[in-house]
Amino acid sequence: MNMITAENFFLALADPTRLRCLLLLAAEGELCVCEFTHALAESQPKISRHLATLREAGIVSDRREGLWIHYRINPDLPAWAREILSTANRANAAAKPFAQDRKRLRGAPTRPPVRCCA
Amino acid sequence: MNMITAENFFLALADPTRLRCLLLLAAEGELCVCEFTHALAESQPKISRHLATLREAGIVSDRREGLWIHYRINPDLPAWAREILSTANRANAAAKPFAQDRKRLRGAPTRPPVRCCA
DNA sequence: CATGAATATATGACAATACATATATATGTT
DNA sequence: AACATATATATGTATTGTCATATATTCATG
Repeated sequence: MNMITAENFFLALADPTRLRCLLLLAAEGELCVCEFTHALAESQPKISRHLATLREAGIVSDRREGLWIHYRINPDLPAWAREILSTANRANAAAKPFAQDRKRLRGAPTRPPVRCCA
Repeated sequence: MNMITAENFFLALADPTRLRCLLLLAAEGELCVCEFTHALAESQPKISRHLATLREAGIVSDRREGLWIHYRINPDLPAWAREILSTANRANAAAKPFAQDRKRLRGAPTRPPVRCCA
């Protein structure tokens, strides 16, 4: 809601789980909570907590569609912040946790079209 | 020393004091500790501690010159990380704490050439 | 159409840990 | 000795993760 500051922005990126969620979003566009839990192989409450933090910070926005809730990078995020996210994603896509996250996302139940969860 | 990871990088940026130091460095190039303390108007141990954190993370490097120690953004920092720092600096240079930091830096004792400290 | 089960997500409470700050003191250089 | 910088310790505070439970939506069934 309120203008995002550099301080708040970088504070939000300072947690491994949140960073993984954001780079996954930067790479994939839009994901629902259960896709995050599959991709990161973390507990649902943990994912939900961190997504809430990102939402409250104004960095992601959510959209309900039936049972599940899709998160994406907030379209109203200032250009510099979006730029930083995509720079970070481009440069680290092949690196340690992030590549595996995307791989697990693909390997999960039935990913692309319907039935997002198991 | 060891390759910088996205996780460690963003962890280092997550503190207001460290972020101010880094954006000041991104704007000014090289500064000694007492210049930081003037510019940020923070205690010397506080500045020193945060600069040590940044040094240990490999984000800044230091250079001794007589009594004082100059810090700059580590030239060996990966390109993506330097890019993020300058993006953050460009976009936030006019914003709340950062503009004042640069102003105080200018207003300090005798800034540019010799006698870096009071 | 009311009810209840099943699914997806959120949240409250708690314990454990990590972090930042202040004060005091140490180190190293001239 | 004087100056610039670094570090140690203690302490308060914030963040994180987990477990259990709550909310919300859909669907099936009587």
